[in-house]
Amino acid sequence: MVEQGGGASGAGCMGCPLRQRSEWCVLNEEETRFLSRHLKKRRYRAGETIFSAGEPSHGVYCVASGTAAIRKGNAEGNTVLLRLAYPGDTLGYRGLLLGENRRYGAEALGPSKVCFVDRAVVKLLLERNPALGQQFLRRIARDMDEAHDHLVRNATLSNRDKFIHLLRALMNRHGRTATDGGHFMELPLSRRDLASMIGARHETLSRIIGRLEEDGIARFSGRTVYVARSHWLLNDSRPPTLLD
Amino acid sequence: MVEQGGGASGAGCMGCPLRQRSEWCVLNEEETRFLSRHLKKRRYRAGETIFSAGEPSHGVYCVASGTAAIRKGNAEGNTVLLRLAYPGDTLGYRGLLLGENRRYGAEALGPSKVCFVDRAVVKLLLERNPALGQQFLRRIARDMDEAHDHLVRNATLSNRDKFIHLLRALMNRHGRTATDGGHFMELPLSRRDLASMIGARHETLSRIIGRLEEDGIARFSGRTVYVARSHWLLNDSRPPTLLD
DNA sequence: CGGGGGTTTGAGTCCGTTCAAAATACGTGG
DNA sequence: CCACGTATTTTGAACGGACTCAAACCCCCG
Repeated sequence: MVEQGGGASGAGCMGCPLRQRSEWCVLNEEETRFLSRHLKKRRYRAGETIFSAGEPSHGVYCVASGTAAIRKGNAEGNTVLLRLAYPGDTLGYRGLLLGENRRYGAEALGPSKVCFVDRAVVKLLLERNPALGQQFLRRIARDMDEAHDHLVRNATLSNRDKFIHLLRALMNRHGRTATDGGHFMELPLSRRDLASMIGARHETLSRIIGRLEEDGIARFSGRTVYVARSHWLLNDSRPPTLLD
Repeated sequence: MVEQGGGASGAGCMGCPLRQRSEWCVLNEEETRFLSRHLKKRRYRAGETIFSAGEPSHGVYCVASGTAAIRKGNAEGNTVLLRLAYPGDTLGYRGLLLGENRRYGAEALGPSKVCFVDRAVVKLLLERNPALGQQFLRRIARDMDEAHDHLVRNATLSNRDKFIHLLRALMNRHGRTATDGGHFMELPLSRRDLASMIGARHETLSRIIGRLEEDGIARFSGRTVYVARSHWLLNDSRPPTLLD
């Protein structure tokens, strides 16, 4: 019931619990049915690419389940993990708006389901319902703020502090509170990717993690992280910042 | 004729040569007159602040002449120069869209004229002319791309290369071609600000500049820079990238 | 059991920072 | 127009962080 899309079953986006949290929440019943009929839902396996930098923008992608990674490279071939996308997030609206080729790529981090909405469908809905445009405007404005925060952090923080910030952001999404009040989570990313998110080499990140353990800030074992309650709310700026 | 706004003279935005290059170009004659009647134009002296981080968003600002600097700080009080704004650029639409307080500040770098458009006026025009919303959508999408490019550069380039990139971007705006095919410009920023744009200390920038002179890449004298023709198109990624 | 990717660790080097002081440019008032 | 005080810029020396290159390690999968 949650998952369904292009074809067989009847609920479609209507029954999608994500609708409330996504840009599409402003569509009325009829529009939602229209969207439902015209989107294509696809499963992705871990590591599969959803779209790649350089290819033309044929539409937008809406994450239904799982986690997606947004990657962007520079001329020298270096690649950076810009951000993560979660269920409810709509990807690739920029290329569509500007009518340009994709400037970054997206890939599934684990088994995921992602809906594709064709350019024509988006265009039609945008014309029919101006509130949808407003939604995207608000969404992109938020993304913009996040990107700017990210820029400021990168310019002012040490790699260690950047990583702590990243940990906290990830914990907000992927973490659970332990019975003792500490927090733990399963990291959705490899160390390599974690490193690229803070603009450091993976060796450097490895050492940072080592230091964090020495200092008793956190414990790492494979992809599981544990942070003691006492080390959670201190140590960084106040608000438990969101992902970026 | 070019400059005028809230009051006395007649041309207003109608005659503004920037109208073609700004988001407001989609307004028809009547709408432009309306805009013209309701905006407040103000002169700013070098260093004067246009708006500051933390204050409520009462409207947007449109640069009519001069150059404005967008500054953003973090919790620790460090401040970063995010980007520059030039005639035709509209500032502060984000806070307005999201109904939030300003998350960054803007200040005039030299004597400038900036028009203020009240929130109510923007809202009215947005409702009357949906194309205006489209314009802002495209504009913010571009800003987004720039911000992401900036992020990737910061994560992958050395300070030296970041500065070279910045130099080239500034040269595109402020530079002139010399008779010998070289390029020169008057830097619009202090070294301190230049340093903050690439996330480095001003001492570091000073040394980078020194090395650039040693290597014969460029010559610096006060705020004037000269780059020889032979060193212009090489040395960096291909496209003479734009400001960000 | 043998890859192969991801991760850790090590040694050496370079880059960038910090702190401090000198030098230069700049604006103001005399 | 010059003198002075202030802010910016440059330079120096020492330190520390982060990078490179390289090797060892580990874990998962075939």
